[in-house]
Amino acid sequence: MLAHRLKQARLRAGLSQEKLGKLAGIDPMSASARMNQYERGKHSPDYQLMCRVAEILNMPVSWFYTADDEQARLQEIFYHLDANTRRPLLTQAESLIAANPPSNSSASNGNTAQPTTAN
Amino acid sequence: MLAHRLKQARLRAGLSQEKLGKLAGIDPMSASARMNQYERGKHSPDYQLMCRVAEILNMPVSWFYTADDEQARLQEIFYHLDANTRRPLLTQAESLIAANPPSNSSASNGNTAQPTTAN
DNA sequence: TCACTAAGAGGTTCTTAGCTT
DNA sequence: AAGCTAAGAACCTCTTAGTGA
Repeated sequence: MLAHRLKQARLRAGLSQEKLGKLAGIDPMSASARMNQYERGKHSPDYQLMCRVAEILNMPVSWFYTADDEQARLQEIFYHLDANTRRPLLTQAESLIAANPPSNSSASNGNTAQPTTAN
Repeated sequence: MLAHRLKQARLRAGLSQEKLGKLAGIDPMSASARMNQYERGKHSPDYQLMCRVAEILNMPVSWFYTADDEQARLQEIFYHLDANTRRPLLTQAESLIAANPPSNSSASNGNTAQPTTAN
């Protein structure tokens, strides 16, 4: 996932792998190799570096960790809106979830606070 | 960030560190130590493991990589909405961003596709 | 039972030094 | 110029074994 989003955002910004790496503060000697390794999914960058990359590419960090395209798109939009414009979006989101039953918030495991028989 | 969100979501689900680790497929012998190291920010888990943890805690993975609380909240809500209910939210988002000028999408670096003088 | 930790074993990334397109 | 890679050095995580709340 991260690899794909990285390439997507870098190309949109019109930067080379090496240039992006340098801007993100990577040692210029290894910027090219490292960014290539990340973008091809050979190695994975730590979160701190991704925060700097995200800033440079003007995207929310979490976007790089998002698989679903619709979720990614919403994050991107929200990130680029100013505080006042964000408000109505959040408000609508809150009312939609209130009107729709998420059935149970901590689902998928049969945890109902039983005293844990054995484990 | 990840450390904090992990604790937040785990406590909400009413699971112990060890139990969550086991459910996520970690070797039962080291589940406790590892989850504790992640939650205290001592070490950081790889993305693949976080995907499994996210599923168990019924949250979108990207949520764990989100610093901003409003962004996190929006992601959480969107994730719990069904496809049909997501639609109007995305539509409003798209129209808000269309009405508001993000000034320039790939900002913050002076890149305007010049032939790159030197580097 | 749950949270937490030190420290060595084990596994990953980073750097270097290239080659290819 | 840009993309890409092997392989060892350097670094980080995982496991074990155990303490404290």
